[in-house]
Amino acid sequence: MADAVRVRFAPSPTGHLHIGGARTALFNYLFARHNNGSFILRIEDTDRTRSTEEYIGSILEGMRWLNLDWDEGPYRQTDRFDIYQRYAQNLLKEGKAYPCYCSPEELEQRRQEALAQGKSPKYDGRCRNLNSPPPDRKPAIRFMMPQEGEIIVDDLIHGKVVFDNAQLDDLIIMRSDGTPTYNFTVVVDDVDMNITHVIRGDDHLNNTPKQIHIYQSLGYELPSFGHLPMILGSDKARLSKRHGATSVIAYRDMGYLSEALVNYLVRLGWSYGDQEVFTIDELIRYFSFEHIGKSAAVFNPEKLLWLNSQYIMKSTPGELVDLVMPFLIKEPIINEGQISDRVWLSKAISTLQERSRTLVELAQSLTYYIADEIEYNVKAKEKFLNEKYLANLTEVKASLETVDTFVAAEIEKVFTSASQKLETKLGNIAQPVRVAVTGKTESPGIFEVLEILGKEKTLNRLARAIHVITMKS
RNA sequence: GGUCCCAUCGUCUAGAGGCCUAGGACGUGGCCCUCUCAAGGCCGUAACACGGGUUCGAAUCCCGUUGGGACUACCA
Repeated sequence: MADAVRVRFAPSPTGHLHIGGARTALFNYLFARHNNGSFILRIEDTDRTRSTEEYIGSILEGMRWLNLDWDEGPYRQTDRFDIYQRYAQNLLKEGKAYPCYCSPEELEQRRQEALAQGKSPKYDGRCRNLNSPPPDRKPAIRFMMPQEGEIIVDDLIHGKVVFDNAQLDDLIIMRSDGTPTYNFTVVVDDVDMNITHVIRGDDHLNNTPKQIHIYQSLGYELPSFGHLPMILGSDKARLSKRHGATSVIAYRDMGYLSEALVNYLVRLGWSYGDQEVFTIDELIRYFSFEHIGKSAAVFNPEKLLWLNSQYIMKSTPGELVDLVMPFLIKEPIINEGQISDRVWLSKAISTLQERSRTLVELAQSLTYYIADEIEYNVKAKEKFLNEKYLANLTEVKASLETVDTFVAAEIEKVFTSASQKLETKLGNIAQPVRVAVTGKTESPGIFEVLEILGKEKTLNRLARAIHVITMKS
């Protein structure tokens, strides 16, 4: 099993788990599972000023919600400083890295000058062969990049990409405060953790040649690289807060199912013929790099919403009871601890499944089933709770009072005969009743609604509606 | 500025030289169903960025142009 697949997702805890990161994690996960390999989670928190514990927690929460279970970790780079230190000292000893005494301020100034003159803001290598180091400064450590020749990145998605070594900078691998930097820690960790495939965003393609040189200096074999295309906002700019919600947790709170988000994310850049909806097992089975596109994808909330509605329809009412419960409590439509009858709630939910695109919508629609009193939508009330429909409501109420088995089929009979007796279309009876019991002009089939509501609530609401009309006139 | 990546309907994509008068999905328009709203069904709408090659033949291969993106930090 020496060549067992080992991949990793390595987020930086400088923000919540966002859409782009989640997709990178997902592709790593699918690749690992497809190959019976290992999926490793590593927190890249070497930037101590921007990393927070809160974000680490949030990222893990997002990963768990998406069901992207990892096999190892989370490792934290801040726990591994001694390892980087050791590798850096070795490079120093072997003359493959050197101390640099330039201060950040000096460096920044030279950068600006170079930029102003239209030159490349590359480090000039002035500390490469320093004879007399300034005594009072703590140096950073720079990696000695080859200055000529070219290097080829053989990418799983992009194929061979050629870079000119002269273009590469002597990058800092250890800061003057002794902490390591990104391009160094990734390599050390990927070596140390036996990562076989580095699957990450396109934005890292330019870093790859530098990292390859570090691998080679360290004397290690290269992993395979695969650079995923980016996710863009509607204006084709990199996806950010400006485009609306970007954190995975925000989608959970907006009532999306994690399976729907996963399904949506995977289709951003990956395809399997014409198939749009996949189970996670199918994704694992079908996943392959051959079907990953090269171009960036625009995040489209409309399609995500559609997928979510598909998943809500596919779910069983029983599953939805559990999923919608937190939203019912949050609204609040029911009080925490107030245990509703699950069977009854399932039945109510089953009427709403194909009418709810999110769990939030589902919870809100459930209100008129659960609440003691409903609120009338102003327009609905004006249009249907008036003199014109009074006789219809009164007739239906009177007939319903005589129904013993209060089920949809029996209720329908009442409506049909009322329609004949009053010589009016069914709609002229159903709509005012609908407003009377739900407060709105849209709802599931009225017979079903009344059955679920039960005889008592139905009659009470009809009575109230009749009362409202009578008072008005 | 330099380096690198990318380029099919508004959006996600199928397409690996002839199967393409370019297919599917979201959206959107119309119709059907119908107690409302949905769901569902049917029918539309809409794309190979541009210019050169290569080839009997190009959305597919090559070059250039244009456009977009990424990187260019003692961030990751």
